[in-house]
Amino acid sequence: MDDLDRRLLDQLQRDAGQTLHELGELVGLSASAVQRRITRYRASGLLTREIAVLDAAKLGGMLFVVLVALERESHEHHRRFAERMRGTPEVQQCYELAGRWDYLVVLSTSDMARCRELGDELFQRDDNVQRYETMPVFDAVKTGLAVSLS
Amino acid sequence: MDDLDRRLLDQLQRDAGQTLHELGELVGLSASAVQRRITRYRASGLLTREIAVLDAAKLGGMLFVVLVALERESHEHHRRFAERMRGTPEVQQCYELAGRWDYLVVLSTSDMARCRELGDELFQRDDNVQRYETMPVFDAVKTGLAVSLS
DNA sequence: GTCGTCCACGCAAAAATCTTGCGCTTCGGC
DNA sequence: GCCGAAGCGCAAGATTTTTGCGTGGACGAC
Repeated sequence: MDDLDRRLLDQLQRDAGQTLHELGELVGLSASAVQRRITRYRASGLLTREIAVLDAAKLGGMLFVVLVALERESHEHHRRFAERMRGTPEVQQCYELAGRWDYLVVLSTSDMARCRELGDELFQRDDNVQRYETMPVFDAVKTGLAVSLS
Repeated sequence: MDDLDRRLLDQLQRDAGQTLHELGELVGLSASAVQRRITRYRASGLLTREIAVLDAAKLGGMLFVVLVALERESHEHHRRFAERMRGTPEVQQCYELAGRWDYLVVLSTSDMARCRELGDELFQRDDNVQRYETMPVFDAVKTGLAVSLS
C-alpha cells in the first residue's frame, strides 16, 4: 500500500467510471498497471464492489434517520437485529454504535406513510427495542461512502 | 420510468460493475437497449456517478456518527455549516434533519485522535453549534446508498 | 380503419476498452 | 555479484461498449 495505491483508491472512491487510461494519467501509471492494482484490491477484498449513485430527490423519495436503543444487549439479540436490517431493502445503512444509542439506521422510503409502517415493523413490534427516535431528512448535504485514506 | 427502469436502476445500485449484456439478461433487454437507458439516466441527472466501495475495516479506519444542534437557524448559518461539511474530506455524509437534532454527520478518520481534532475544528470552535454528540461506530452492519424504487 | 410519426427495440459492425503475455528494470537476500 | 520476486510499459488479443440501421408497436389525426 504505497502512495500510488492511496491516490488510485481515492480516485476510485470519487469516480469509478473512468477508463483505466484516465485513471493512469491521474496517478501516473499505465492502464495495465492500474488494472493490475485494481485486480489486487478486488482479490484482497479491499475493493468490495462498484455501485451507481442515484439522485434520491429526483426519484421523489424520502430519507429518515432512526436512532435505536435496545433493551437487552446479548450477542444473540444484536445478531438478530442486524440480520433484520440487512434483510430489509429500505434500510439503506445501519451502524452499531457506542454511546447513548445502540444503532443508527438510515431508511429510504417513497413517503412518510411507508416510513411509519417500517418503523412499526422494524422497531415498535420488536420488544427488544427499548426506544427509538425517527428524524426525517430535510436535505442530503453530502453523501458518499468514501473512506479517509490519510 | 417503467418497470424495466426500476429493475435496471435497482440492479445498478447494487452492482454497477456488470457488463451491459449481463444487466440485459437480468432485466430482459439487449445490451444496446440497456446502454441507451443508462445514457438517459445519466443525461437526466438521475444517475449521478459510479463509485468504488472500499472496506473501511480493512484499511484500519474508524467511523463516527455525530449529531449536531445549531444555536441559530438562519438560512445563512445553515449554508455556512453545509459548506464546511462539503469541504471536509473526512466528512463522509451529512444530512440536515427535522427533529431534536439539526444535522447528522458521519466522519471517516484514521483513528480516535483525528476524530477529536475534527470535532474540535468543525463543531467545538463553531460558536453557532449549540451542542453535539459523537458516537463511535462499532460495526458497519449495512452500508450503501441504494434508494428505494418502490 | 389507416396512415404517418415517434419511440424503443434487436442485431451487427465499428470503436473503445480491458486483459494478458512478454521482456525489462528495480530491489532485497544471500 | 547473482538470483528471484515484484512491478512496470508496451502491444497484441479478447471483450465490451457504442452506433447505424431496419423493424414493429403505440398513438393521434384524418
